[in-house]
Amino acid sequence: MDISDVRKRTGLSAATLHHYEELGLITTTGRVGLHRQYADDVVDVLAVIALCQRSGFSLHEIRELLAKRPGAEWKGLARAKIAEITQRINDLEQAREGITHALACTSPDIMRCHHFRATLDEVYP
Amino acid sequence: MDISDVRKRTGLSAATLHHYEELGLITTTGRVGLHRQYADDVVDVLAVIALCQRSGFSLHEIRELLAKRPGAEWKGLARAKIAEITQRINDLEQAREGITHALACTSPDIMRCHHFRATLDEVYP
DNA sequence: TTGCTCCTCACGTCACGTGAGGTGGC
DNA sequence: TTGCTCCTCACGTCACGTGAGGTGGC
Repeated sequence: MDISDVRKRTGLSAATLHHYEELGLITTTGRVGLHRQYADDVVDVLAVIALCQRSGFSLHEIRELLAKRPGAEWKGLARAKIAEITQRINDLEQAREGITHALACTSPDIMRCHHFRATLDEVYP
Repeated sequence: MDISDVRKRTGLSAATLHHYEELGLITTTGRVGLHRQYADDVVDVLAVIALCQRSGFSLHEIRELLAKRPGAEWKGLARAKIAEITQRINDLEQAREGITHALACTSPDIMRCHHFRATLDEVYP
């Protein structure tokens, strides 16, 4: 696969792919001229990277995870991340509720709305 | 309020508060010696900032939002963000499902698990 | 007087984006 | 031969964190 094929399949930029290669997350099978060539399964690796990034893993953490697979060690990291994800979903739902109310609110200034202020109090009690 | 009071109430670092001040998100009421002093309602502003950050607004966007309030203009931005938040919640739930399954999976290598690969296919179809 | 937290630069980090100038395949 | 995308630096961006060296209130 050429880099343009990978870009089309994933929507990732050349800079992103270069960056992942530099960090050792993906590899090339070689070059044709100066142009990088990739194995077909690079898309699977990129999908794992995307999935893990959404979960809040840093690229360095993802490198560790990929290296530890298929060992048992990464399961500890995974369990910790599930709790983090749940927390972040709760945060997002709280934020969405705050904005939704602010839109529906009839107060001239949201900062004077009791419902909105109640949401703020949850942020910094 | 002293900066240490603000730090205790919010858990934010001095560097963060300096950064917000530099961007014009918060202001001081003056100084005692070199030490910054804050009005009580700075905590409300910081709560709004935290809420908006969780929603995916950049600090520059938040500055615009705070400036436009209580005008009607910010409502357009808010509506767009609600859709984004919903998307990100879906992403997180997908990621959580992927990890949860990977933990429960009996396959020696997750990359060989059909259920996990089905999740990857959703990332880059 | 002794700590303590505060202060101001300045540079580092993370995950890339963005030109600047140049090479190679179709 | 003409474009086109690719290439390699190098520097920029965003939201801070982290010393380094110094000042001021309690």
